[in-house]
Amino acid sequence: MSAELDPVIHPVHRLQICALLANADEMEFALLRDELGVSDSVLSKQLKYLDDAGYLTIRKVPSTGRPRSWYSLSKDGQRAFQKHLDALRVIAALAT
Amino acid sequence: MSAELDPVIHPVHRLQICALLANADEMEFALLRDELGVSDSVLSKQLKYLDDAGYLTIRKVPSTGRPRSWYSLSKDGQRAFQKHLDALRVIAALAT
DNA sequence: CATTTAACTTTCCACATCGGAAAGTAATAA
DNA sequence: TTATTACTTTCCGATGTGGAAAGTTAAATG
Repeated sequence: MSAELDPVIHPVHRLQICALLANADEMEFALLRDELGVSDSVLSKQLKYLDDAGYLTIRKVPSTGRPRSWYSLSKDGQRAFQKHLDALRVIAALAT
Repeated sequence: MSAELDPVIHPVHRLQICALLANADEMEFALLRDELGVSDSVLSKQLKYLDDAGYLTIRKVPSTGRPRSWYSLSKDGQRAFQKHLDALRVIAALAT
């Protein structure tokens, strides 16, 4: 029935990250962290999880101190997220 | 942003159970188990989790051997599931 | 070159959850 | 009393969780 729900995306924080990035193109660490309301370490770990799956593109921009990272969904990430949404729609019988 | 995703409902198997019950009114154990493709013990535990949250109504019907249980969403369960779907729609910007 | 600062990242920890196998329980029938 | 059916609970190892604290890294500054 739902072999399609993506376990990389489904957990709440990662779903939120993907949703934010899908709507925003690019976001930086601090904003993501504040939107999710989690600690640095938690966000970092979830971003790594998504990145390891190949779902992120990270652009580093020079800044005061260490460069800042801007996060966005990679092509794969976008595809996976759309597929996940499709699966949610099927499962939940959500109207498209 | 999404204080609304219900942790009782969100995990995949429980989401599937709720979705099935929301569409079917009433289902029995064996069918739920087969639809989810999980073992008896897994289904039993997830049903208990939902029941403990007050999200289920269980109707026992006499049958060969032990009575069979028919599972459905309680009023609370229906409300919670709808709220969860609303939250998903917001998060994912799913069209309603 | 050493130090500071900013921006993460990793480690550590204790705890929650996961799924499946196996064992247990309950209700009825034979 | 035993068998059958329908779950339920226990056991298990594996995985995931979040947050605090410690570590790393890149660039700027003294």
